[in-house]
Amino acid sequence: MSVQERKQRERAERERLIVATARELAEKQGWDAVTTRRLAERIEYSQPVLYSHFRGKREIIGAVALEGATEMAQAVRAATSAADGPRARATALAHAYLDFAERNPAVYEALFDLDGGLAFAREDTPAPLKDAFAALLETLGEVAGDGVEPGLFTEVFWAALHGLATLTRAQRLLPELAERRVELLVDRLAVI
Amino acid sequence: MSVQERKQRERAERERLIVATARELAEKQGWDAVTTRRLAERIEYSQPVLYSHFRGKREIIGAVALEGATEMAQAVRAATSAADGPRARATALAHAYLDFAERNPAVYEALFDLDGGLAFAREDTPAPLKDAFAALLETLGEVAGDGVEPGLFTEVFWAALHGLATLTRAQRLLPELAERRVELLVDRLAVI
DNA sequence: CTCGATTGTCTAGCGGTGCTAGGATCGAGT
DNA sequence: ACTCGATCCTAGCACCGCTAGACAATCGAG
Repeated sequence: MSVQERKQRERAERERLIVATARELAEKQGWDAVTTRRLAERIEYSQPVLYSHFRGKREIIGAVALEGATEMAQAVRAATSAADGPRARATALAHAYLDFAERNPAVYEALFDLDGGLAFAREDTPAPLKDAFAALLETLGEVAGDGVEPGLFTEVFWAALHGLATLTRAQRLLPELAERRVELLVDRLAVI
Repeated sequence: MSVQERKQRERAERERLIVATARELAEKQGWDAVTTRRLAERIEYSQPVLYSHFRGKREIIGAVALEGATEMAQAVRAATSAADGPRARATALAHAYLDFAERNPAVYEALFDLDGGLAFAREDTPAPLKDAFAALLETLGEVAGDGVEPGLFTEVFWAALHGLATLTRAQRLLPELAERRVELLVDRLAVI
Protein backbone atom coordinates (compact mmCIF):
# COMPACT_ATOMS: atom_id res chain seq x y z
CA MET A 1 0.00 0.00 0.00
CA SER A 2 2.94 2.28 0.43
CA VAL A 3 3.22 2.96 -3.26
CA GLN A 4 -0.35 4.07 -3.49
CA GLU A 5 0.08 6.25 -0.47
CA ARG A 6 3.06 7.93 -1.99
CA LYS A 7 1.08 8.61 -5.14
CA GLN A 8 -1.76 10.05 -3.21
CA ARG A 9 0.64 12.25 -1.34
CA GLU A 10 2.23 13.46 -4.54
CA ARG A 11 -1.16 14.09 -6.01
CA ALA A 12 -2.24 16.14 -3.01
CA GLU A 13 1.02 18.03 -3.21
CA ARG A 14 0.41 18.85 -6.84
CA GLU A 15 -3.06 20.06 -6.02
CA ARG A 16 -1.63 22.43 -3.44
CA LEU A 17 0.84 23.59 -6.06
CA ILE A 18 -1.96 24.37 -8.48
CA VAL A 19 -3.88 26.42 -5.94
CA ALA A 20 -0.79 28.22 -4.72
CA THR A 21 0.31 29.01 -8.25
CA ALA A 22 -3.13 30.26 -9.23
CA ARG A 23 -3.17 32.49 -6.18
CA GLU A 24 0.28 33.84 -6.79
CA LEU A 25 -0.43 34.55 -10.42
CA ALA A 26 -3.72 36.23 -9.54
CA GLU A 27 -2.11 38.45 -6.93
CA LYS A 28 0.70 39.44 -9.24
CA GLN A 29 -1.15 39.96 -12.49
CA GLY A 30 -4.84 39.76 -11.70
CA TRP A 31 -7.31 36.95 -12.25
CA ASP A 32 -7.53 37.73 -15.94
CA ALA A 33 -3.98 36.52 -16.26
CA VAL A 34 -4.82 33.21 -14.65
CA THR A 35 -5.53 31.09 -17.68
CA THR A 36 -5.46 27.33 -17.71
CA ARG A 37 -2.60 27.38 -20.18
CA ARG A 38 -0.43 29.70 -18.13
CA LEU A 39 -1.27 27.86 -14.96
CA ALA A 40 -0.36 24.54 -16.54
CA GLU A 41 2.93 25.93 -17.78
CA ARG A 42 3.82 27.27 -14.34
CA ILE A 43 3.26 23.96 -12.62
CA GLU A 44 5.12 22.26 -15.46
CA TYR A 45 2.30 19.96 -16.45
CA SER A 46 -0.03 19.99 -19.39
CA GLN A 47 -3.42 21.64 -19.28
CA PRO A 48 -5.56 18.51 -18.87
CA VAL A 49 -3.83 17.72 -15.60
CA LEU A 50 -5.68 20.65 -14.05
CA TYR A 51 -8.94 18.98 -14.94
CA SER A 52 -7.97 15.81 -13.14
CA HIS A 53 -7.91 17.88 -9.94
CA PHE A 54 -10.68 20.38 -10.54
CA ARG A 55 -13.82 20.43 -12.64
CA GLY A 56 -12.76 23.67 -14.20
CA LYS A 57 -11.35 27.09 -13.61
CA ARG A 58 -14.19 28.10 -11.31
CA GLU A 59 -13.31 25.34 -8.93
CA ILE A 60 -9.70 26.47 -8.82
CA ILE A 61 -10.88 29.96 -7.93
CA GLY A 62 -13.09 28.38 -5.30
CA ALA A 63 -10.12 26.57 -3.81
CA VAL A 64 -8.19 29.81 -3.54
CA ALA A 65 -11.24 31.38 -1.94
CA LEU A 66 -11.49 28.68 0.70
CA GLU A 67 -7.83 29.05 1.52
CA GLY A 68 -8.41 32.77 1.85
CA ALA A 69 -11.40 32.32 4.12
CA THR A 70 -9.31 30.29 6.52
CA GLU A 71 -6.58 32.89 6.60
CA MET A 72 -9.03 35.70 6.98
CA ALA A 73 -10.72 34.05 9.96
CA GLN A 74 -7.29 33.59 11.47
CA ALA A 75 -6.33 37.20 10.88
CA VAL A 76 -9.55 38.46 12.40
CA ARG A 77 -9.25 36.25 15.47
CA ALA A 78 -5.65 37.19 16.00
CA ALA A 79 -6.46 40.88 15.85
CA THR A 80 -9.51 40.74 18.08
CA SER A 81 -7.94 38.55 20.71
CA ALA A 82 -5.19 41.10 21.13
CA ALA A 83 -7.62 43.92 21.90
CA ASP A 84 -9.17 44.89 25.21
CA GLY A 85 -12.87 45.52 25.48
CA PRO A 86 -15.71 45.06 22.99
CA ARG A 87 -15.26 48.35 21.28
CA ALA A 88 -11.52 47.95 20.75
CA ARG A 89 -12.18 44.47 19.45
CA ALA A 90 -14.69 45.75 16.92
CA THR A 91 -12.23 48.36 15.72
CA ALA A 92 -9.47 45.80 15.50
CA LEU A 93 -11.76 43.51 13.55
CA ALA A 94 -12.60 46.21 11.06
CA HIS A 95 -8.96 47.01 10.51
CA ALA A 96 -7.96 43.38 10.23
CA TYR A 97 -10.70 42.76 7.70
CA LEU A 98 -9.85 45.72 5.52
CA ASP A 99 -6.15 45.03 5.80
CA PHE A 100 -6.65 41.50 4.63
CA ALA A 101 -8.71 42.67 1.69
CA GLU A 102 -6.12 45.24 0.76
CA ARG A 103 -3.16 42.94 1.10
CA ASN A 104 -4.76 40.03 -0.70
CA PRO A 105 -6.95 41.65 -3.31
CA ALA A 106 -7.06 38.65 -5.60
CA VAL A 107 -7.96 36.29 -2.79
CA TYR A 108 -10.61 38.68 -1.59
CA GLU A 109 -11.97 38.90 -5.10
CA ALA A 110 -12.10 35.12 -5.33
CA LEU A 111 -13.98 34.99 -2.07
CA PHE A 112 -16.68 37.51 -2.70
CA ASP A 113 -16.65 38.96 -6.20
CA LEU A 114 -15.84 36.12 -8.53
CA ASP A 115 -18.14 33.20 -8.55
CA GLY A 116 -16.11 30.30 -7.29
CA GLY A 117 -19.21 28.18 -7.13
CA LEU A 118 -19.34 28.35 -3.35
CA ALA A 119 -22.52 28.34 -1.31
CA PHE A 120 -23.01 30.97 1.37
CA ALA A 121 -25.48 31.35 4.22
CA ARG A 122 -26.77 27.83 3.76
CA GLU A 123 -26.29 24.43 5.32
CA ASP A 124 -24.00 23.23 2.57
CA THR A 125 -21.72 26.20 2.95
CA PRO A 126 -18.13 24.96 3.21
CA ALA A 127 -16.73 24.94 6.73
CA PRO A 128 -14.04 27.59 6.18
CA LEU A 129 -16.68 30.08 5.06
CA LYS A 130 -18.91 29.33 7.99
CA ASP A 131 -15.96 29.71 10.27
CA ALA A 132 -14.96 33.05 8.79
CA PHE A 133 -18.44 34.33 9.44
CA ALA A 134 -18.27 32.85 12.91
CA ALA A 135 -15.05 34.73 13.53
CA LEU A 136 -16.84 37.97 12.74
CA LEU A 137 -19.81 37.01 14.85
CA GLU A 138 -17.72 36.22 17.92
CA THR A 139 -16.59 39.80 18.20
CA LEU A 140 -19.49 41.64 16.64
CA GLY A 141 -22.10 39.81 18.68
CA GLU A 142 -20.76 41.67 21.70
CA VAL A 143 -21.62 45.04 20.25
CA ALA A 144 -24.90 44.26 18.52
CA GLY A 145 -26.90 46.05 21.18
CA ASP A 146 -29.98 44.94 23.09
CA GLY A 147 -32.70 43.25 21.15
CA VAL A 148 -30.66 42.96 17.98
CA GLU A 149 -29.80 39.47 16.86
CA PRO A 150 -26.04 38.99 16.61
CA GLY A 151 -26.43 37.33 13.20
CA LEU A 152 -28.37 40.25 11.80
CA PHE A 153 -25.94 42.78 13.21
CA THR A 154 -22.98 40.84 11.88
CA GLU A 155 -24.46 40.73 8.39
CA VAL A 156 -24.90 44.50 8.37
CA PHE A 157 -21.46 45.22 9.78
CA TRP A 158 -19.91 42.76 7.39
CA ALA A 159 -21.74 44.28 4.43
CA ALA A 160 -20.41 47.69 5.40
CA LEU A 161 -16.87 46.37 5.59
CA HIS A 162 -17.31 44.58 2.31
CA GLY A 163 -18.56 47.75 0.70
CA LEU A 164 -15.59 49.69 1.98
CA ALA A 165 -13.20 46.98 0.85
CA THR A 166 -14.52 46.74 -2.69
CA LEU A 167 -15.10 50.43 -3.28
CA THR A 168 -11.65 51.17 -1.93
CA ARG A 169 -10.03 48.63 -4.19
CA ALA A 170 -11.92 49.96 -7.17
CA GLN A 171 -10.72 53.46 -6.25
CA ARG A 172 -14.21 54.80 -5.83
CA LEU A 173 -13.56 56.39 -2.43
CA LEU A 174 -11.24 59.15 -1.34
CA PRO A 175 -8.06 57.50 -0.05
CA GLU A 176 -7.35 60.15 2.54
CA LEU A 177 -10.58 59.42 4.40
CA ALA A 178 -9.89 55.71 4.85
CA GLU A 179 -9.11 55.83 8.54
CA ARG A 180 -11.97 58.12 9.42
CA ARG A 181 -14.42 55.95 7.55
CA VAL A 182 -13.54 53.05 9.81
CA GLU A 183 -13.83 55.18 12.92
CA LEU A 184 -17.21 56.48 11.88
CA LEU A 185 -18.47 53.04 11.00
CA VAL A 186 -17.49 51.49 14.31
CA ASP A 187 -18.68 54.53 16.25
CA ARG A 188 -22.13 54.43 14.78
CA LEU A 189 -22.79 50.75 14.28
CA ALA A 190 -21.35 49.29 17.45
CA VAL A 191 -23.27 49.79 20.69
CA ILE A 192 -20.86 50.74 23.49
CA MET B 1 -24.87 70.11 -44.77
CA SER B 2 -28.14 68.35 -44.32
CA VAL B 3 -26.76 65.06 -45.53
CA GLN B 4 -23.95 65.13 -43.03
CA GLU B 5 -26.34 66.03 -40.29
CA ARG B 6 -28.57 63.13 -41.16
CA LYS B 7 -25.57 60.82 -41.08
CA GLN B 8 -24.50 62.11 -37.72
CA ARG B 9 -28.00 61.61 -36.42
CA GLU B 10 -28.09 58.06 -37.69
CA ARG B 11 -24.73 57.38 -36.20
CA ALA B 12 -25.81 58.67 -32.81
CA GLU B 13 -28.96 56.60 -33.07
CA ARG B 14 -26.91 53.50 -33.80
CA GLU B 15 -24.71 54.18 -30.81
CA ARG B 16 -27.77 54.35 -28.57
CA LEU B 17 -28.91 51.10 -30.10
CA ILE B 18 -25.61 49.44 -29.25
CA VAL B 19 -25.75 50.54 -25.63
CA ALA B 20 -29.42 49.64 -25.25
CA THR B 21 -28.86 46.24 -26.80
CA ALA B 22 -25.84 45.53 -24.63
CA ARG B 23 -27.82 46.46 -21.56
CA GLU B 24 -30.80 44.38 -22.50
CA LEU B 25 -28.67 41.38 -23.29
CA ALA B 26 -26.76 41.77 -20.04
CA GLU B 27 -29.93 42.00 -17.96
CA LYS B 28 -31.47 39.00 -19.63
CA GLN B 29 -28.50 36.66 -19.83
CA GLY B 30 -25.72 38.23 -17.82
CA TRP B 31 -22.64 40.11 -18.96
CA ASP B 32 -20.91 36.91 -19.96
CA ALA B 33 -23.45 36.58 -22.74
CA VAL B 34 -22.61 40.02 -24.07
CA THR B 35 -20.03 39.17 -26.68
CA THR B 36 -19.09 41.44 -29.54
CA ARG B 37 -20.36 38.89 -32.03
CA ARG B 38 -23.76 38.52 -30.42
CA LEU B 39 -24.05 42.25 -29.94
CA ALA B 40 -23.19 42.86 -33.57
CA GLU B 41 -25.74 40.33 -34.70
CA ARG B 42 -28.46 41.91 -32.59
CA ILE B 43 -27.93 45.37 -34.00
CA GLU B 44 -27.69 43.83 -37.47
CA TYR B 45 -24.23 45.12 -38.22
CA SER B 46 -20.90 43.45 -38.41
CA GLN B 47 -18.53 43.30 -35.47
CA PRO B 48 -16.10 46.03 -36.58
CA VAL B 49 -18.91 48.59 -36.51
CA LEU B 50 -18.87 48.38 -32.73
CA TYR B 51 -15.27 49.47 -32.76
CA SER B 52 -16.09 52.57 -34.78
CA HIS B 53 -18.21 53.70 -31.82
CA PHE B 54 -16.26 52.35 -28.88
CA ARG B 55 -12.66 51.45 -28.27
CA GLY B 56 -13.67 48.03 -27.07
CA LYS B 57 -16.04 46.05 -24.94
CA ARG B 58 -14.99 47.85 -21.75
CA GLU B 59 -16.15 51.14 -23.16
CA ILE B 60 -19.53 49.69 -24.03
CA ILE B 61 -19.88 48.50 -20.45
CA GLY B 62 -18.85 51.97 -19.35
CA ALA B 63 -21.59 53.52 -21.49
CA VAL B 64 -24.18 51.26 -19.89
CA ALA B 65 -22.79 52.22 -16.50
CA LEU B 66 -23.15 55.93 -17.18
CA GLU B 67 -26.71 55.46 -18.33
CA GLY B 68 -27.34 53.53 -15.13
CA ALA B 69 -25.81 56.23 -12.96
CA THR B 70 -28.20 58.80 -14.38
CA GLU B 71 -31.20 56.60 -13.75
CA MET B 72 -30.04 55.73 -10.30
CA ALA B 73 -29.65 59.37 -9.33
CA GLN B 74 -33.11 59.96 -10.66
CA ALA B 75 -34.57 57.04 -8.70
CA VAL B 76 -32.91 58.18 -5.50
CA ARG B 77 -34.09 61.77 -5.89
CA ALA B 78 -37.61 60.69 -6.70
CA ALA B 79 -37.78 58.49 -3.63
CA THR B 80 -36.28 60.99 -1.23
CA SER B 81 -38.33 63.94 -2.41
CA ALA B 82 -41.48 62.00 -1.67
CA ALA B 83 -40.50 61.42 1.96
CA ASP B 84 -41.06 63.66 4.95
CA GLY B 85 -38.24 64.38 7.35
CA PRO B 86 -34.54 63.52 7.24
CA ARG B 87 -34.93 60.11 8.71
CA ALA B 88 -37.71 59.02 6.34
CA ARG B 89 -35.65 60.36 3.49
CA ALA B 90 -32.64 58.31 4.51
CA THR B 91 -34.77 55.19 4.70
CA ALA B 92 -36.33 55.93 1.34
CA LEU B 93 -32.90 56.45 -0.13
CA ALA B 94 -31.67 53.12 1.16
CA HIS B 95 -34.66 51.31 -0.28
CA ALA B 96 -34.45 53.12 -3.59
CA TYR B 97 -30.77 52.29 -3.87
CA LEU B 98 -31.19 48.62 -3.07
CA ASP B 99 -34.25 48.35 -5.27
CA PHE B 100 -32.38 49.80 -8.17
CA ALA B 101 -29.53 47.38 -7.65
CA GLU B 102 -31.91 44.46 -7.43
CA ARG B 103 -33.99 45.42 -10.41
CA ASN B 104 -31.04 46.27 -12.64
CA PRO B 105 -28.35 43.85 -11.57
CA ALA B 106 -26.41 44.01 -14.81
CA VAL B 107 -26.39 47.80 -14.82
CA TYR B 108 -25.34 47.84 -11.20
CA GLU B 109 -22.59 45.40 -11.98
CA ALA B 110 -21.42 47.59 -14.84
CA LEU B 111 -21.35 50.57 -12.52
CA PHE B 112 -19.41 49.18 -9.63
CA ASP B 113 -18.15 45.66 -10.16
CA LEU B 114 -16.99 45.44 -13.73
CA ASP B 115 -14.32 47.82 -14.76
CA GLY B 116 -15.89 50.03 -17.35
CA GLY B 117 -12.79 52.18 -17.34
CA LEU B 118 -14.53 54.96 -15.44
CA ALA B 119 -12.84 57.29 -12.98
CA PHE B 120 -14.39 57.85 -9.56
CA ALA B 121 -13.79 60.32 -6.77
CA ARG B 122 -11.58 62.47 -8.98
CA GLU B 123 -11.91 65.62 -11.03
CA ASP B 124 -12.15 63.74 -14.29
CA THR B 125 -15.00 61.63 -13.03
CA PRO B 126 -17.84 61.71 -15.59
CA ALA B 127 -20.70 64.02 -14.67
CA PRO B 128 -23.37 61.32 -14.26
CA LEU B 129 -21.25 59.59 -11.65
CA LYS B 130 -20.61 62.80 -9.76
CA ASP B 131 -24.29 63.56 -9.88
CA ALA B 132 -25.26 60.14 -8.58
CA PHE B 133 -22.97 60.67 -5.60
CA ALA B 134 -24.44 64.15 -5.20
CA ALA B 135 -27.92 62.66 -5.09
CA LEU B 136 -26.85 60.51 -2.18
CA LEU B 137 -25.14 63.40 -0.48
CA GLU B 138 -28.17 65.68 -0.66
CA THR B 139 -30.16 63.40 1.57
CA LEU B 140 -27.44 61.81 3.63
CA GLY B 141 -25.78 65.10 4.46
CA GLU B 142 -28.82 65.89 6.59
CA VAL B 143 -28.25 62.93 8.87
CA ALA B 144 -24.47 62.91 9.08
CA GLY B 145 -24.53 64.28 12.61
CA ASP B 146 -22.59 67.14 14.14
CA GLY B 147 -18.95 67.40 13.31
CA VAL B 148 -19.07 64.73 10.65
CA GLU B 149 -18.38 65.84 7.13
CA PRO B 150 -21.29 65.03 4.82
CA GLY B 151 -18.89 63.61 2.23
CA LEU B 152 -17.32 61.25 4.71
CA PHE B 153 -20.67 60.13 6.06
CA THR B 154 -22.03 59.60 2.56
CA GLU B 155 -19.07 57.45 1.62
CA VAL B 156 -19.64 55.21 4.63
CA PHE B 157 -23.39 54.97 4.14
CA TRP B 158 -22.91 54.32 0.47
CA ALA B 159 -20.33 51.62 1.13
CA ALA B 160 -22.76 49.90 3.48
CA LEU B 161 -25.49 50.00 0.85
CA HIS B 162 -23.09 48.76 -1.76
CA GLY B 163 -22.05 45.90 0.48
CA LEU B 164 -25.64 44.93 1.08
CA ALA B 165 -26.42 45.16 -2.62
CA THR B 166 -23.54 43.00 -3.77
CA LEU B 167 -23.68 40.43 -1.00
CA THR B 168 -27.41 40.12 -1.51
CA ARG B 169 -27.06 39.60 -5.22
CA ALA B 170 -24.35 37.02 -4.64
CA GLN B 171 -26.66 35.24 -2.20
CA ARG B 172 -24.27 35.59 0.67
CA LEU B 173 -26.84 37.00 3.11
CA LEU B 174 -30.02 35.52 4.55
CA PRO B 175 -32.89 36.71 2.33
CA GLU B 176 -35.43 36.83 5.16
CA LEU B 177 -33.42 39.47 7.02
CA ALA B 178 -33.30 41.93 4.15
CA GLU B 179 -35.78 44.42 5.52
CA ARG B 180 -34.37 44.38 9.03
CA ARG B 181 -30.86 44.93 7.73
CA VAL B 182 -31.98 48.19 6.16
CA GLU B 183 -33.78 49.27 9.31
CA LEU B 184 -30.78 48.53 11.45
CA LEU B 185 -28.43 50.30 9.08
CA VAL B 186 -30.46 53.50 8.97
CA ASP B 187 -31.17 53.36 12.69
CA ARG B 188 -27.54 53.17 13.61
CA LEU B 189 -25.83 55.24 10.95
CA ALA B 190 -28.20 58.15 10.60
CA VAL B 191 -28.28 60.73 13.40
CA ILE B 192 -31.97 61.52 13.99
C1' DC C 1 8.78 -13.42 -16.59
C1' DT C 2 5.23 -12.21 -19.61
C1' DC C 3 1.28 -10.05 -20.96
C1' DG C 4 -3.21 -7.70 -20.72
C1' DA C 5 -5.46 -4.04 -18.02
C1' DT C 6 -5.28 0.08 -15.73
C1' DT C 7 -3.59 4.54 -14.81
C1' DG C 8 -1.48 8.71 -15.92
C1' DT C 9 -0.14 12.18 -19.07
C1' DC C 10 0.29 14.41 -23.39
C1' DT C 11 -0.72 16.25 -28.13
C1' DA C 12 -4.00 18.12 -30.84
C1' DG C 13 -8.13 20.24 -31.62
C1' DC C 14 -13.06 22.22 -30.97
C1' DG C 15 -15.86 26.14 -30.59
C1' DG C 16 -15.70 30.27 -28.56
C1' DT C 17 -13.56 35.14 -27.28
C1' DG C 18 -11.93 40.36 -28.27
C1' DC C 19 -10.10 42.71 -31.77
C1' DT C 20 -8.17 44.29 -36.54
C1' DA C 21 -6.20 44.41 -41.40
C1' DG C 22 -7.51 44.94 -45.93
C1' DG C 23 -10.65 44.85 -49.66
C1' DA C 24 -15.30 45.94 -51.60
C1' DT C 25 -19.01 49.08 -52.10
C1' DC C 26 -21.45 53.15 -52.14
C1' DG C 27 -22.60 57.91 -52.57
C1' DA C 28 -21.33 62.99 -52.43
C1' DG C 29 -18.98 66.67 -54.71
C1' DT C 30 -16.65 68.24 -58.70
C1' DA D 1 -19.87 61.13 -65.32
C1' DC D 2 -16.22 60.28 -62.65
C1' DT D 3 -13.32 60.39 -58.71
C1' DC D 4 -12.35 59.61 -54.20
C1' DG D 5 -13.20 59.36 -49.43
C1' DA D 6 -16.24 57.35 -46.08
C1' DT D 7 -18.39 53.17 -44.61
C1' DC D 8 -18.90 48.52 -43.92
C1' DC D 9 -17.86 43.58 -44.29
C1' DT D 10 -15.13 39.29 -44.81
C1' DA D 11 -11.58 36.91 -43.07
C1' DG D 12 -8.37 36.07 -39.84
C1' DC D 13 -5.17 36.57 -35.61
C1' DA D 14 -4.02 35.09 -31.01
C1' DC D 15 -6.01 33.64 -27.20
C1' DC D 16 -9.60 31.40 -24.13
C1' DG D 17 -11.82 27.03 -21.40
C1' DC D 18 -12.20 22.52 -22.09
C1' DT D 19 -11.85 17.53 -23.99
C1' DA D 20 -11.11 13.34 -27.09
C1' DG D 21 -7.97 10.08 -28.17
C1' DA D 22 -3.17 8.41 -28.56
C1' DC D 23 0.55 6.91 -26.03
C1' DA D 24 3.59 5.35 -22.34
C1' DA D 25 4.30 3.66 -17.82
C1' DT D 26 2.91 0.73 -14.20
C1' DC D 27 0.46 -2.93 -12.04
C1' DG D 28 -1.50 -7.55 -11.15
C1' DA D 29 -2.46 -12.27 -12.77
C1' DG D 30 -0.97 -16.50 -14.75
